[in-house]
Amino acid sequence: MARSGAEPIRRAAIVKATIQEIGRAGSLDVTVAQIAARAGVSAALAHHYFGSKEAIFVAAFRHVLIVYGAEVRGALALASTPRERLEAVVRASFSPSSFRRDTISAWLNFYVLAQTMPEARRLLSIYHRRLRSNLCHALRPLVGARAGRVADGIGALIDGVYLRQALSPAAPDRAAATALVLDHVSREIDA
Amino acid sequence: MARSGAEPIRRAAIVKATIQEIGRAGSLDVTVAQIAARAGVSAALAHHYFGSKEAIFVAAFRHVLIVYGAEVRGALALASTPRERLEAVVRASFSPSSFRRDTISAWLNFYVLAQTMPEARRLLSIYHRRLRSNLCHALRPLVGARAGRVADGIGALIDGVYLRQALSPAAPDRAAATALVLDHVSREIDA
DNA sequence: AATGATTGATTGATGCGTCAATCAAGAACC
DNA sequence: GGTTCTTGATTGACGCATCAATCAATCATT
Repeated sequence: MARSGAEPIRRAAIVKATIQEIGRAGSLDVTVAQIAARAGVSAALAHHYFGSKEAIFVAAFRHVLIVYGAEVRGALALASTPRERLEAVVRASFSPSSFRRDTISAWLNFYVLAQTMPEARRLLSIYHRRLRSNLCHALRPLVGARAGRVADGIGALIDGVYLRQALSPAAPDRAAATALVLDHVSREIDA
Repeated sequence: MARSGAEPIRRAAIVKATIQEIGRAGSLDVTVAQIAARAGVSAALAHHYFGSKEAIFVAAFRHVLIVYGAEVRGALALASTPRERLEAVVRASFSPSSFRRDTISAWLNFYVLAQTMPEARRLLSIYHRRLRSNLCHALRPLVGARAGRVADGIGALIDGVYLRQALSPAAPDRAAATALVLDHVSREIDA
């Protein structure tokens, strides 16, 4: 079965399998063989398309960021007031496509990966800057010069909720997570 | 007996070396040989005392929790009002003995370990329960029934600050971290 | 036939855990 | 006070398993 144009399908399957496998294992201790098996291909093919295990991880990470970025952009497009923009960013952070068991576990492990792999760190830094920029933009009209500090608090809180969800045996509760962060936001801007 | 009483010294050295080595590597991908070398002993001796690599990790984790627990207890002993107790818990979380580069990195990696190792998960759950209990006890007189939710927010924020510090190339800034969390606390209880 | 897709087999490296052997500091005994 | 016995401390070497990466061969499509 050497269908022409299989490459993008295979790549996508391998990326998806990587996230699922990291989620299942709860760590980066997954073999290329396991990833490939879940994607329905051989380990050799994974190497053929990505070149190395590191590259597979980076591609998976990038995919998570792309999905999240799209979610944020979509939500922001519907917001008109600063307050709505704030809500949009927070809600996007806990959207069904991102706040999922395997993706949450992958996030946590990408934080670890970022400590070792410059490319992973770079990607994570980009995410941080984007988030901070989005939050600051929405916060400036509401809290003025405090925007920077408030954005840092919101960012840390979102990350913390993710971290704790990774440990919890319970299924992710989007509503509760969103409410917790939005409550914090309210208190920061209403005072 | 040869060099009577070497065991506790060796155990402590190996535990300390484990934390440092995890901090250096930024991941759990450290070999027993590396840990042992840093501790100034052979890999075989580490196995002799701990039995397995997993057990070494657990001992290191337990040590981090013990140090942190002592810090909290010490700070709480000096506090008399609920407000002071809150501050004590937060300040202890960012005390110099816990909010250090290698320990922060170890924390992050223990979160990952907890996803795989039941014993690590158990220890982390104990820490979470203790923190929540301490916070709730101090919060109840201040915010009544909201104590539980407020404690969850503070806990997530502390974890988030740790997570972000793990990624930051800058040296840990205790003052800034403490201020950020205490500011959040103020807004939660003053409203 | 040519080209891309795909894989099984292989390899080289790495690391955990084990084991037999050695070392050194006391204890027991004369 | 010296000799021998005992026992914990300590290690080097190695077996065994695992895994990333490579390669040559096969298969399907055009």
